[in-house]
Parts: sequence; C-alpha cells; structure tokens
Amino acid sequence: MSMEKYQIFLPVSGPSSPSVSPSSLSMENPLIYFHGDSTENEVRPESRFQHLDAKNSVSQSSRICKGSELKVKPGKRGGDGDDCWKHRFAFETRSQVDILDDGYRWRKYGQKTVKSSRFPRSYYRCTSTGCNVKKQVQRNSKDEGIVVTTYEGMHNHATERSSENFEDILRQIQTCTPF
DNA sequence: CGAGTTTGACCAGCGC
DNA sequence: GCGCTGGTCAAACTCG
Repeated sequence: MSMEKYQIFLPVSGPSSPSVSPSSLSMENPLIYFHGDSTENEVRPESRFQHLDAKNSVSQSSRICKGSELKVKPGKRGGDGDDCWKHRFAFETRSQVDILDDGYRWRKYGQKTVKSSRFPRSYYRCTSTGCNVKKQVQRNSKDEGIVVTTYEGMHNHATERSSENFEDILRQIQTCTPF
C-alpha cells in the first residue's frame, strides 16, 4: 500500500472541527482533505448509529456524520464486561484496500453481510493484550472506492509500527469531543 | 507452530 | 411472541 492515496473525510462544521491543517495530514503520500458537507454525505443512514444517538440525547439534526465521535454502549454480549460507554467514531477513506495501515495490529474476528450494504462488514479487534479497541470496516455501498471505518474504544498502548501521520489523525479525532 | 483469517452458528436487541 | 438483523464466538483452515 505504499503508493496508496487516502481521502479522509472529517466534519468541518460544528464545535469539534479538528484543529489540524489538511496539508499536514498525510500517510506516506496521501492526498487528504476535509469534506465540508456532512449532511449530504453522511456515512450512511445506519439505524444503529441513529439509535445510539438517541440514547445519548443528541438531537436528530446533528446525527452522526463522518469523523464524528460518539459514545456507544458495550456489546450486548458484554464481551469486555465494561459497563461504561465507549468512545466510538467513524470516518471514511478513499482507498483501494480495505485495511488502513494505522500502525496498530488488528485481528479479524468476523465478517457479516449487512442489509444496508451490498458489501460485507468486517470486524477487527486490536491484538494488543488488554486493549479492547475494535473497528468495523465496510465499503460504502454508493461509492465502492470509499471505505467506512468505525473505531470503538481507545487504545491503551502505543502503535506497534510507525505510521505517525495517520496516528495523528486518529489522535486528533479522538481528542475532540463533539457532544 | 503460532498468528491471523474464514465462516457457519449462536445470541440478544429491536420492531412489528 | 416471532422473525430479522447485527455482533460475536470458535473451530477449521491458511500462511509465513
């Protein structure tokens, strides 16, 4: 993925605009820019997100958009036994490959075809012991060149490989709390 | 042989 | 209550 180009969409409007210059963001040699229209270009009308949104008393008008962070309750199976709300955010990247090299090591634990998309959704967990971060990867059904990545949780360790720029992006997304 | 992937089964939440 | 759906488990499999 050395010459892969990424287009990362982040919310520009709202109180949580990442204070980062687009030109400073890169991943090897990426072209990254901010996307200004978060209404027309929502990740997808995912009912789950909207439902969680409602639980968090977030107004419907400010529903989930790309790069937004939200807090989500742990899985129904309570796999990690964590009763606290987890940080969760989603963003889109334009890439030929599904898996972004974000510096962390991920282990795939499932794949499902979801009704809302013709592409399967893949489920990954961070392989680091004690780190319960998960992510879901799915191609946008409207534009298969766009990969929708949803992170859940916060890493409690450093990256295993250097991918500083992408890590910067993630850190800044995680740092800003929109709600 | 260990780490990661695949894939069918299982389970629980939600809407009707 | 039932069926649908999404998320997870775990055994089998692949690969380095």
